[in-house]
Amino acid sequence: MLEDRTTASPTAPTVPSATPATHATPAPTAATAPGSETPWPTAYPSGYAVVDVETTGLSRDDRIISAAVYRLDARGEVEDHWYTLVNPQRDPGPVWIHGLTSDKLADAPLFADIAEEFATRLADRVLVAHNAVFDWSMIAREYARAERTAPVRQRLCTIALSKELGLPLPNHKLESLAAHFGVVQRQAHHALDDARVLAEAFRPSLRAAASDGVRLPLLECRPLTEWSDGGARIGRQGGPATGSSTSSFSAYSSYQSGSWRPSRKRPACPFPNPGRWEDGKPLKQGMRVAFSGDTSVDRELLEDRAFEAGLHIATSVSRLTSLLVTNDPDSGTSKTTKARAYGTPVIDEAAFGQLLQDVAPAETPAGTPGER
DNA sequence: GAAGACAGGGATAAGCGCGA
DNA sequence: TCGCGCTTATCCCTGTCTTC
Repeated sequence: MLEDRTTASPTAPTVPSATPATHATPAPTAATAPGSETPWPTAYPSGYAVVDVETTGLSRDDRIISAAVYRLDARGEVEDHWYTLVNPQRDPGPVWIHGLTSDKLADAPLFADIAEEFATRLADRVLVAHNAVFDWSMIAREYARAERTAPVRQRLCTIALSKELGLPLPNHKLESLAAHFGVVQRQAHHALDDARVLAEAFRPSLRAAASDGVRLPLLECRPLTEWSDGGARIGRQGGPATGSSTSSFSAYSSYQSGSWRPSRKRPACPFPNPGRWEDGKPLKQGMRVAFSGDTSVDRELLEDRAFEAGLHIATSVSRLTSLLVTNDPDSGTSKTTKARAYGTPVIDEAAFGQLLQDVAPAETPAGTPGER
């Protein structure tokens, strides 16, 4: 259904009028898949689900009101697409943006009603979205409300991919990415058209990445239930092996139970800094850990887990920083740049998660077991 | 217009070493 | 002990960027 940007587009998709009914349309089969002669990295995913959702707002308690999915094969060719409205059971939010009024959504299915079909569209594919952390968060929360789990294990943000490719964009808005690849937006902020535009822009991006040998910025997606339970799980296991039950730790642990919490200050780490982390060795309590860039687990929860394990959360990198955690060490952020300058060890989120499971106790002076 | 996340930069505080 | 200078961490504000 996607137009080939190299040709006229008499078959360009018609953005459907808002209708409560969901629909799925198989894509025409390409006689010769363009780019099929290109050697393809074997490590690349076998399929993608390009997703766009419209929501009642941007907050954690906002709801999805429409969703669209373009399923693509390994090389970015469209297999089919799907679109649905969703009744959010509340006011639709910024109608002047998405145009979906309460009347239009009144007869739409609830998210729980479309969760199964949505899951079918997402299953066993990498979720692709523009500013993917936003779409993924919304989707994950909807599934959590429906007491289900979204069948998504990895996501790919097209903003991150365009940065990896070094595309000469004036900014990283979807419209700029579309314009770069000559993709015409017909109805911005309509989930189906935005997903179509993104799918069209993603295909050449994917091919460019494949031909240039660029790694794809894939991030792990964890169900909301795991996000909520993770920090507490570490605490229940005893977390820091010794001396971890300081008053601040206890107060903090009890405070952080539950799924979503407001932002707040974290108590100071009670352990001295044992120095830098060394490859092949465990983390030690008191190590100063800094984070940079997007993470698959909610950043605050990731920091909570580190704190509960007895690590110090640093907001910047210095010579004393024990470790920098980032999924994109080549991102060029101030933290990664400083870490490189200081020779600070850098690991990715997955490796950090492994290390968190076995944090060595702090080396406290004799007779002063980590109490404050 | 609002929300959220991130980064950068300036101001400030704290820690440390050194010398008087 | 005190003052000084340096380094580092932290806080706060601002700007950027995305989304709706």
